[in-house]
Formats: sequence, C-alpha cells, structure tokens
Amino acid sequence: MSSTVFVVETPKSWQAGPLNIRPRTGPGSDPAKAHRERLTTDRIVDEALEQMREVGYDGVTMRSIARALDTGPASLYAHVANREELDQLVVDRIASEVRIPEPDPDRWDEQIKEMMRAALTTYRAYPGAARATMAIIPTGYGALRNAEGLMALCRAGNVPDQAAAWFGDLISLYIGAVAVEEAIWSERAKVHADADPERVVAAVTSYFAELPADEFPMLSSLASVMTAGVGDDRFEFGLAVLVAGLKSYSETARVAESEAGGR
Amino acid sequence: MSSTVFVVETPKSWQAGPLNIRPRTGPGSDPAKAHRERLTTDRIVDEALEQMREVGYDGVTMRSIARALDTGPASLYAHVANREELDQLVVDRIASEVRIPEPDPDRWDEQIKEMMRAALTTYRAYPGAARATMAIIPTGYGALRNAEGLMALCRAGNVPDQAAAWFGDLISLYIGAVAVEEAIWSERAKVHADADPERVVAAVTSYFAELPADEFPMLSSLASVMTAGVGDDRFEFGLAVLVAGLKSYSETARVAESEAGGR
DNA sequence: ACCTGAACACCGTTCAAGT
DNA sequence: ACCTGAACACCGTTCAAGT
Repeated sequence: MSSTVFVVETPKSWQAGPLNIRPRTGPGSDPAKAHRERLTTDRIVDEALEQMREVGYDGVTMRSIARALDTGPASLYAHVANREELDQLVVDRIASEVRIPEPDPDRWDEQIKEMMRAALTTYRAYPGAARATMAIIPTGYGALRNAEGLMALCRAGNVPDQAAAWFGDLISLYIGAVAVEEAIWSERAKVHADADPERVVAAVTSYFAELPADEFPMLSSLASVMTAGVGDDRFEFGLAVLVAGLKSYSETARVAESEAGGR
Repeated sequence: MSSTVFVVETPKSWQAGPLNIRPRTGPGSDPAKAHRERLTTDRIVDEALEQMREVGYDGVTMRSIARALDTGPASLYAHVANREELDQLVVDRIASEVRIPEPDPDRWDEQIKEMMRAALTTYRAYPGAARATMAIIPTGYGALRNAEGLMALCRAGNVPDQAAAWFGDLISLYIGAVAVEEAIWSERAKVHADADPERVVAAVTSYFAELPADEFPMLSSLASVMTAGVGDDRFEFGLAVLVAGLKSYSETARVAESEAGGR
C-alpha cells in the first residue's frame, strides 16, 4: 500500500522551475570565511547536473557532489534518500525544462516533434544525465507534466487514448536511448583526444567497408550509408517514423482510409 | 588509425554459438580436488551472463565473476581488457542468439517483428544484460550479423538503404530501452518482496488516478489506460508503430501512393 | 532537524612476482 | 602466456555523536 514502491513522493523541488545553476561561491565576498550555504535538495541536484555536464554520469558520485558542496558524503543523505532518488530528481529537472505547447489540431504532429526535439536538446546540454534515465522509471512531476502534454496533443490528433498512452512510453524510451548513445560517443571523444567527430565517422565507415563482403554484403557495400547522419538527420528520421506510425492509429486517418476502401 | 577506438577487435568468442551455459563444477568428479578449468574469455562471459540473470546488472562485478570462477579479480584481465569490453562481449552473445530469417518479400515486415521479438525474449532471459547495452555501442559480430539481416529484410520490402540503416539504429535502441525498463521493474520486484506484478500495476494505477485532476486531467482520468499492457501488448504496439512508420518509406508504398494520387 | 567523522563493506584496475 | 597476491584509489551507505 505504501507508495514508496515508486520513489515518487512529490519531491520539494517540484516548484524548482528552470535549471538555475548558481555560482559556486558563497554569499559573502570571501568564500573561505562565509559560512557555507545551507544544504538543500535543490543545491544537490544542481551540483549533480552540473557535474554530469562536465564529466559524464560515471564521474558523478555522492562523494564528488559532497566535495564540491564543501561537505562530507554523509550530509547529502539528510536531503536525498540515495543515489537512485538523486537520479530521479536529476531526470525530473531535465523533463521540467521541456516546454509544453498548447495543442493545435492543425499541427499536433509537428508539435509532438517539437516537444521531442526540446527534450533531446536538454539532454544534450547535460550529457551523462541521460544515463540516469536508464536507472529509473521517470514518475516525477516533470515527467508527468510531459506525459499529460503529450496525451493532450494526441487527443488533438484524434489518436485513441490507449495508443497515445503507449506512444508516450515509446517515444520517451527512444529519446532516452538516443541521448545515452550520444553521451557514450561524447565521453569516448573526451578520452581519445584524437577523436574529432569527423575522423571518428570516417574511421567507423572504413571499419564497415572492410568487413568481409561474403558475410556482410550489405554492411560492407553500404558503409557510408550506415554511418551517415550522425547529427540530427538520424534523429529526425526517428521522429518521422514514430509520428508516421502513430498517425496510422489516428481515428481521422482510419475514417479516411475506410471511406477510400469502402467505395 | 588504430581501431581500438571502437573496442571491437573480433573477439575470440565470435565462433561461440549458442549460450551454452556449462555446469559450474570442474571436469573431475571431485570439484575440490580437480585443478580448476583453464580460464577463457568464453567462461568469463558465460559467468557474467549467468549472474546478470540471477542478480541483475549492478550485482555483477569483476570480483563476483572471479569469485564464482574460483580465482582473483586480477586473473580476468588476461582475457578481458576491462569492464566495458566484458559488457561488449555479453551484449554480443545475446545478439548472436537472435535467429536471422531468410528474407521473404511477402512477409518481410512480419519477419522484422519476429527478429525484434526474439531479441527481447533473449534479453528477458537475462535481465541485467540489457543495462550493459546502454553502456556500449554494439559493434561485435552478433550485432553486425543482426544489422546485416535487418538490412536484407528491408531491401526485400523495398525500403531505401538510408532509411533501412537508420531504422536498424532506431529499433535496436528501442528494444534495448524496453529491456532496460523491464529489468528495472523486475529488480524492484525482487527487493520489494510484496510486489507481485498485479499488485504493482494496481498501485501505479491508483497513483495516477489520485493525481490532481486540474493539473493532470488526462492522466488522472485515464489512469487504467496509462498502466495497461505491461506485458506484450505495449511492446507489440511499439513494433506496430515502428514498422508502420518504416513502411511509409517503402518504395512500393510510395509508388502505389503516387499512382493513386496521380490519376 | 540538520550536519559531521569515522567506519563498513565493497568497487575496478595495476603491477611486480611467480609458473 | 597465463595466473596470482597485494595494493591503490576509489565507491555508496550507515551510525553514533554533535549542534
């Protein structure tokens, strides 16, 4: 019966608003002297997010956050139950950044794409945060807000409620996965300093090209096709496929179709 | 120039074949006396996979694998470069389990779905292995084999090569994400012993139902719709959307469409 | 109520030394 | 070439004690 199963528990950061990264120094002009700012859940989430941007998911630890906040790791546990809850809060902060459009029946499909682009953009600003999505089930305020917004857009497009609900799940999984994949590449680029994106793509392309042609006839002959569109083209294709697939569930499409078939 | 950037390096387990989990005891009848079997990359991967099934991704460590193999953690590093490479090998073993159908132009779309169902089924057999996918870019033999097979199916469906290539990326991200999400639920079910799936769904449903109706009119009124289809219905919907979206790129569909429009 | 130091029970990885 | 013990530099989390 207890709702702790879902680790939702309406966190205090619900009212948090925009990402609002504050400067690291204390309130006074002498940061060494000024007694440290009081610890809050928000400050912990801010710091986690900031570090995920700088060093990726694996680089952020309870201890690294505590260090930056000039305290010990144990102190964090007064505001955050554990690492999993912190991941929840981080993901929810990112979800909260996505602007939710007023549904317009004439361009509901394009509005869905806009929401998705906005979500990916925010993830891109904080590589590393994406991995946090994969460690939790997003059920915080921001995630619910987005789900509500998406449902409303789908209804504007005459998509049946069940399809809309499942579509929300589908698309948020897709965006999370894309963000994680991009984060892996960007972390790898940091390690291998020689890896400017262009060179990497070229190298992967020739890796495909050199696969044994008898076993991999398509991959080897289509090497450049396989690695094309690392940037937005690939993602735009994904959006297009998903939204096109969703439209096949739209009631208006169904009606038009059955009319065409019926005569 | 060095291909180490991609951590592919044609692992010895290429020929590995089926999952082939062997019994834990040594070759002799007295496991304590029999000198330990020689360590191999395959045995390490087997053990990692087995543990991922039993205890999930986080429970599997270099040390836990070494312990089960009756040796110290340092010994593993003679056969596996690091944890990331091990994850690569684990994922690739799973990818290798997927049967690749002979393309049939009459049911290429259904064949794609069959491949995807098979992939998810294998992930489900090893919850935890899914999280490994999210830590790497799959480029091993098994993953390439699947990509090649998918490209062939797409060609049988007259899907342009570029669309096919991107679709392969899209669908493998989706399946990985679904598998990860399912693994999270199943791990959570293990911790909260009270959580048989039915109760959990009921609890989540009432969580949605009790959301403030003014802020979440759709989520609160559609609670049971939001949580419906936790099993295969949801996944089948995803497959249907993706394949329907893909078909809108098929040349034959395009021709039929332009013919209909052109007259 | 919030914060702290110190400790517990772990990690991945390296490295000199053995066979 | 393969394996080992011991060590290094970390983890998340707990807990009694302080304010």
